Amino acid sequence: MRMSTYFLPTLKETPSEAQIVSHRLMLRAGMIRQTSAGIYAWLPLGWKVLQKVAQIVREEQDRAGAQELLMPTIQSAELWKQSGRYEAYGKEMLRITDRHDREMLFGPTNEEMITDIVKTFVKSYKDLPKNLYHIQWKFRDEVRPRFGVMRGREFLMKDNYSFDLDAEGARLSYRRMFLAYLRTFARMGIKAIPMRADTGPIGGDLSHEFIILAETGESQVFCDKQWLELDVLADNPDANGDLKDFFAKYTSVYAATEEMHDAANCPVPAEQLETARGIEVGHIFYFGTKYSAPMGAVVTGPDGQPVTVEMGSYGIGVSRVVAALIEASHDDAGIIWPDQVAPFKVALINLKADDEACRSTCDDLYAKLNAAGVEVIYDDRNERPGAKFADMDLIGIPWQLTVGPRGLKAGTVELKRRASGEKLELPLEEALAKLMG
RNA sequence: CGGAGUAUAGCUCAGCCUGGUAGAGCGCUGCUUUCGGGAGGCAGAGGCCGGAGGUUCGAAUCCUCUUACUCCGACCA
Repeated sequence: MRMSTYFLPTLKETPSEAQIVSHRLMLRAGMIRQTSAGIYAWLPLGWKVLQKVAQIVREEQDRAGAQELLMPTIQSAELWKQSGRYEAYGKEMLRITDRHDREMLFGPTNEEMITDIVKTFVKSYKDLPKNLYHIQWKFRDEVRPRFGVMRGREFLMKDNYSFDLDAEGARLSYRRMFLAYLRTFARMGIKAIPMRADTGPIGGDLSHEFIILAETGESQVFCDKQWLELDVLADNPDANGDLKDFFAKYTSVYAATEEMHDAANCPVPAEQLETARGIEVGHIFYFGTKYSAPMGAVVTGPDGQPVTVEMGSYGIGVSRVVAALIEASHDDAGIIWPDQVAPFKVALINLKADDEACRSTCDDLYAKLNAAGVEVIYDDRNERPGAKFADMDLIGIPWQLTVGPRGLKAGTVELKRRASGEKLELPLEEALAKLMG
């Protein structure tokens, strides 16, 4: 992508409404534009990152055996009356009326809808288990939206729902999702720690919140320092097994949110306890027949008798993850994207756009990187070097490849690693090989 | 939902107290400078001062209402 044509409205100054660093940087980096309180347009750069995050979520869901579908944003109130949540949900639910005066709503979640779909088609125990997910916009009419997309009213969420014949099966589904979540966040280059959670209005007896540690997190969390060492990708447990050992291992290491933490009875000695701020990016629940029973999601069991299906639901705040990633990875100059979710891998900077040697070298590098499938954003604008460096630091591209007249005379270009600030003067071919490797 | 604020140029803000026909910096356009971490110079475009009503000879400024947004709290799958 050439910056001369890219829609990337970066800001030098910080808009006054932004309080936390991710919100400030997302606005300054031209990722989002607020259109109403808690509602945002995702501009090209932000949308690109959002899709990268969603894609990792998707791959890990698929890997864990979940199947993607897509349910609508607008739902009928009828389903919610069946589950009893139409009244229970309160003002957070955005209720709307269509031209025929039918009661509709903008979905805050999809338990009712998915249960309705599944019960229509799933009639036999042979059809189970099933695990279905979608990545869709949700709306919750928060009284007080804040912190940009971290706590917006409209947000992108991956939510999935497991359906099993019995509690044992449902618990296996839960463990599979537990693993999928650990893998998902690990692949994004961040540490998300599962913490035993209050099951709240959803009910059920098995629930974990996945928390990313970041200084600006909304809540206080406590965990055993061992967590910082655990690496689920290295452990790589067998996803087709029963996952009991794995689950036991990862739930035995202490981790608790403020509400669940009891300082007086904490099993972890003080010197081994990490106290930090955390951002909730995922939440998983096993809740049995809470929805299947009132909505009649019943299958015929092996003995010919009806069985109410056991359910769980699992959410990841995809748009919130984008903000959380920034909270967890930035510096004074701007965002530092982990490689896996970076909107581009390489920032190609032409320091002197009207210099023929610089221009032809950059055009050539750009073509070669593109041909090799490397995502590159090419600053071919006629701007001053300082402005170019500042923009690239701000938008956090992992590698900056700088081409200037001074280096070209010596046959070298500069390769900078955004995260460490480390700079290398390399012969052109060597830099190219490093980026393509 | 309680409390507190803000609304003036694309952005950050001044002007309001003490009414007299709208300002700065950044950004934007053109020229210049030939430029390795948001440089400098010259010229320029851009605002019915959130909206409605009122007071007044005259309102960005004073009064009333209204809308939007922000902050603190409560709330928060």
